[in-house]
Amino acid sequence: MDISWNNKEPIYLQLRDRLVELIIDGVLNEGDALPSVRHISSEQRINPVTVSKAIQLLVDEALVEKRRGLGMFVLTGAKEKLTRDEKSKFLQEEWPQIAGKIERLGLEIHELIDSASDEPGQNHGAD
Amino acid sequence: MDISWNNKEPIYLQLRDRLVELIIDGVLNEGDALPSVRHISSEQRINPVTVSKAIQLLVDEALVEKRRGLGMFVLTGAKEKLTRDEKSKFLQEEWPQIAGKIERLGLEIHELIDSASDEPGQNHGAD
Amino acid sequence: MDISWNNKEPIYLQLRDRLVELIIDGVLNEGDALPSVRHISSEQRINPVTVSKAIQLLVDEALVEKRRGLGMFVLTGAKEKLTRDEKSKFLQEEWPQIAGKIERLGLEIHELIDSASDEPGQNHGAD
Amino acid sequence: MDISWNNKEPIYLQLRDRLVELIIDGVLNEGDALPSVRHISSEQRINPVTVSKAIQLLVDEALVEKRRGLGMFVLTGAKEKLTRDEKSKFLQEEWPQIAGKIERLGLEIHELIDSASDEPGQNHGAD
DNA sequence: GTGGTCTAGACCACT
DNA sequence: GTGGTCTAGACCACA
Repeated sequence: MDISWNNKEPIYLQLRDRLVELIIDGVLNEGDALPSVRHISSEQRINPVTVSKAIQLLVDEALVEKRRGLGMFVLTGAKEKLTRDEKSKFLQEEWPQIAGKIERLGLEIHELIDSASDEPGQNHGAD
Repeated sequence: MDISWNNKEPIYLQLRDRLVELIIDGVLNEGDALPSVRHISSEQRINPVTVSKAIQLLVDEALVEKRRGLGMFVLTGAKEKLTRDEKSKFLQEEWPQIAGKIERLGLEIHELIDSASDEPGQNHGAD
Repeated sequence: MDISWNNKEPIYLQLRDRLVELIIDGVLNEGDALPSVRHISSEQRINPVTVSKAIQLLVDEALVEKRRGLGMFVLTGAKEKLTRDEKSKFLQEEWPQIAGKIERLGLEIHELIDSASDEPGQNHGAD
Repeated sequence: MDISWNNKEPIYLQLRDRLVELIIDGVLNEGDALPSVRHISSEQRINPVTVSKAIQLLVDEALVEKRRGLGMFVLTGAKEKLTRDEKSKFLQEEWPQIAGKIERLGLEIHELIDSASDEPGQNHGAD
């Protein structure tokens, strides 16, 4: 998990999204322990409070649970729940605006496909 | 230009985007005067300073020029510049991440098309 | 008199400076008539009021006089007065700041001389 | 940093210039945090918004970066960039006009030197 | 009429 | 603690 942050979105939200991706992609499987706050904090050089805030979001979404003294664990069903929720959230909230923008700019499908295939694997971060 | 604002993004950025759309769509042609700060301010019920901030962004992007004592005017070439820049910016910065998300969520093209066609015409604003 | 205006300084001040230069350089001699407000206005495509404002400054400085029905005329002694006044004004108000800036930037005399000799004759206007 | 302001130029531009001088003079080194907006604001008795405006200019010039929640920091290379840019900007834009004026007024070098040495050390501000 | 600057004060999000 | 946004209202310079 190598991350560079953009300055537009709060770090804790960006981190939350990264963790979600790890779950969806199966890097973090259900039942696995999340890296500790301290670990993420030092590895990413961000404030522990910020890390906690991100993880707390996952707890609130019932994707992760705290086991006292052991750490945070991915809940059973998290992956399925995630793909379902993220999917409908994306289709309802984000995609309509994106589609509108694509239309306004007069972008053709082949342009989108070409551009997407240029994508160098994981394209995280960078403003 | 009837606008409702969302609470996530600063008003002046949203307003900047609206003005850009007006130029791209040809409502504001090159050489035209922008509506005056005071006019937009009273029409949209937002502070003049906020309006100025939005317009200043367009000046910084070399899309609009100030003629002292007269107002702000759309520069020649603004429309072309805009469609070109916004297009490449979208393809390079935004689309790769969107494409990645679509892939990760396992979304099919027909789902996207269906969702996009639900879009109620102009979908501006609303928090 | 071919002029392009910058946006930092008011046009009427820039125009006043141009007229002063014309007098110092002897293009406008003492006793000569200034171009009419209407003439300058149409030639430079600026508002007549703006032109009047510039000329009024010259009147206030006792460099120019109005002869009713005839126009504005350069007064006797204007050139001498100008070189004297502009000189001391420059030395007292402008030069100290310029000298300070030159020092701070660590500019050498030969750099200044080289740059100045590049100057393409009259370097008016352009922001 | 004790400052008195002149009334001709906007405060935020004057403040921007002060900060630039602090960087060039090495008072603010690369990597250092700028004094906080609130700090400058209360110390100089000017509105926080005005201070932000000045600092934002430095951000736009890529001299300073924001670290969210932490403050504004001088970027690596800022000092070099500054001396280079300010120097060439001065030589290309300002000096030619100044040189022209010196020539037109028939000023001698010794007059300039005498006048400059009258300058009372730091000649900031004062209307 | 036009835009620009500044203030005072409130509120918000982030670390 | 940090910066950012917004408002309301005043004042100024310019054309």
